[in-house]
Amino acid sequence: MVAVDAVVFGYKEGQLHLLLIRRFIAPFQGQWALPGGFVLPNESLEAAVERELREETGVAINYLEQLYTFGQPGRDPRQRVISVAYFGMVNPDQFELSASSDASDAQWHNVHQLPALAFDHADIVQTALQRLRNKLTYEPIGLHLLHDEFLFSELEKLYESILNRKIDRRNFRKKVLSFGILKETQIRHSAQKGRPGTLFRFEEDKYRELKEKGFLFEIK
Amino acid sequence: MVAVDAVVFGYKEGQLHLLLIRRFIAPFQGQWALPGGFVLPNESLEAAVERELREETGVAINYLEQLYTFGQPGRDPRQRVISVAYFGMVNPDQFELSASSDASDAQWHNVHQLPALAFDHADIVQTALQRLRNKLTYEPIGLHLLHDEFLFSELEKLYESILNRKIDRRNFRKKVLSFGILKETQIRHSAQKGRPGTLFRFEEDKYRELKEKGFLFEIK
DNA sequence: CCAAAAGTGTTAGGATTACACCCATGG
DNA sequence: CCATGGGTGTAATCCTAACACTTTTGG
Repeated sequence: MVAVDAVVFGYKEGQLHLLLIRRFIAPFQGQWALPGGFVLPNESLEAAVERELREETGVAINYLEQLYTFGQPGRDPRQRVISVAYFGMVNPDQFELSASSDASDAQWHNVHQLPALAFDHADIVQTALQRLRNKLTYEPIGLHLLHDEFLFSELEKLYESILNRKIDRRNFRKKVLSFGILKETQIRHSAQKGRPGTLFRFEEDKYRELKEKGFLFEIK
Repeated sequence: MVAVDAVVFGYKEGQLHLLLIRRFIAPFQGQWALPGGFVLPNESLEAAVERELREETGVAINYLEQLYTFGQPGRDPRQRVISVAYFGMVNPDQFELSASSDASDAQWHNVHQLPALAFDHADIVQTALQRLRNKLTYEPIGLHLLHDEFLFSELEKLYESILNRKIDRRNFRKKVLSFGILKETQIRHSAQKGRPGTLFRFEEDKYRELKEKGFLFEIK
């Protein structure tokens, strides 16, 4: 039997969050788990992930890639299940949808305060976190966690909070802008206090084009 | 149904080679394919790969990691098969074993002159090649393709041939030696002509230790 | 003694890091 | 006018890239 599981990250209140659902049925009844389920005949793996996410959480995904396949015998106490885990991110504009949600009980959890998870889902989450932290340094995927228009300080705080270290504001801005994949808008935005900042927009097409040509994104 | 497939690289005669088997049965009868097969109940994915390699090629693997899971409906014309592909390397000391080999017809093929492959195996090979080329630059995995003791020039040629570009001999040696993961032996070795060179040995334990501490291997 | 491969050091340019003050706004 | 966060430049250091001649061996 083949299943898919989705590790979906969101970023809110300056912290990385993970989308979990509460299990209604045994095994691990009442525990939190990753959204996911069995792959239907004739359904691609990606379609299965998207379907399960829609059904279980109502979240529309913004970025999705395959993470790793977990196949240890015994990882599901009922029967042999091989699970293809995916790694996803949602833009916070979709947040409301899932916070409320339908029958199945889906919630965002701060990654630093996760409850006990069903099956080997804690391992899967660890694998995803490593992937996220690595990938942040060589692909601009962090941008999928922000709104379409964002302040530079938001991007910076996102990196600081996920990589868990201080980043020099000036050097970071210089570096990221030098890549030419962000477009400055004419809009200023003040976040309550202080001087309003410039909003930027990620030019994904431009990034893909540059990447084709051998350009490398890199944050040390 | 879940299968595993193995993309196993070997390096000989200055060229990267791929381990293929010839299919005896339909579909794709008579065509070349990756070693692999169905996962048995209660068998881990890694164990399945190792078993299939043993049975089909007699090769003992030196390095193995999961590559990607291919699950498009229709990739196997008979029935739905999801295949977890692995990526492996063998040390050329094991070469003889498989060159002759048992009943099933296993052979090394130069990656630049591959025959038509069964199923979607050509895609799997492309994915593996990309992974190899990337990984070569940030992990010292290329060393698994060489003998336990090797000349610096062999390592250099390996990089040149896989990355397909010239490498400056002096800078490369300086850089790699600066990592402190190679040990110079007292042995000199002459490759037919010219001045004999020093043999080096990869200190894998040391590498792991350094990696723990945050050290990064990197070849530009 | 010739051909082949090994071994080695220096310098210029580019990238990275460290670092502190002024600006615009809201209350 | 003050607190808060936004915006900016320079200098020192480190890393990278480019580059050519000498050494050792076998035939």
